[in-house]
Amino acid sequence: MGRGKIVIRRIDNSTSRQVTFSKRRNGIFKKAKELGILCDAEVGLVIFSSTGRLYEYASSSMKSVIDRYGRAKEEQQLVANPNSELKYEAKLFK
Amino acid sequence: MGRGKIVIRRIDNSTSRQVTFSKRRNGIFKKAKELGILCDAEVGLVIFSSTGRLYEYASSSMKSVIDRYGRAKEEQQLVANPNSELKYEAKLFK
DNA sequence: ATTACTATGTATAAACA
DNA sequence: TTGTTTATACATAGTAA
Repeated sequence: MGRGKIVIRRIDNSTSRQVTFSKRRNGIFKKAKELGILCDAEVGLVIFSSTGRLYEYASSSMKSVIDRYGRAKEEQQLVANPNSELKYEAKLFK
Repeated sequence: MGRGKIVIRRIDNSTSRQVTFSKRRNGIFKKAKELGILCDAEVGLVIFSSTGRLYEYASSSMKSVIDRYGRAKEEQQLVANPNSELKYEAKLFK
């Protein structure tokens, strides 16, 4: 999206990579905010730059998102493998 | 981006909201992937729809992202409040 | 490291299949 | 509802400051 079409591969030049990172990071954060508002969704976005710096956005709070994520993954586990909800002893004697 | 300009506020009509959610969710996931590749960044994106369904993307793994996030936040704490790295007892007698 | 410009590529709103 | 179409709005690559 710009003066020329680009191929999606790692940008070798570190200055260009940094500039692109800044621009696209702003863009994706904007998109994340819009999605949360327009669609009434809870959104959490974590980005570590190649230099290791953390950037984050959460429509609620990151703690809320991560906690909810953990609970949702547990539920997925239960759906995928219903027996796992039984305690170890219960399974032994099932 | 489309036939008409829109205001960023919750979409009342639930069918429209769902359609917009699908389209924009695809869009933001694509952006997240591109950012990770182009800029050599580690990216984690978690989205809960208004119906509570989880959608996720991580350039590495979500566990890696969340763990790294936790460590980065700890570091931020230490930078913001250097004394907190001292143990409680040490602080008492500082 | 940001910011500005702007031509061009992309995402998507609305409509409809 | 789930996918096309397409006109339009938006994001951004290249560049310079």
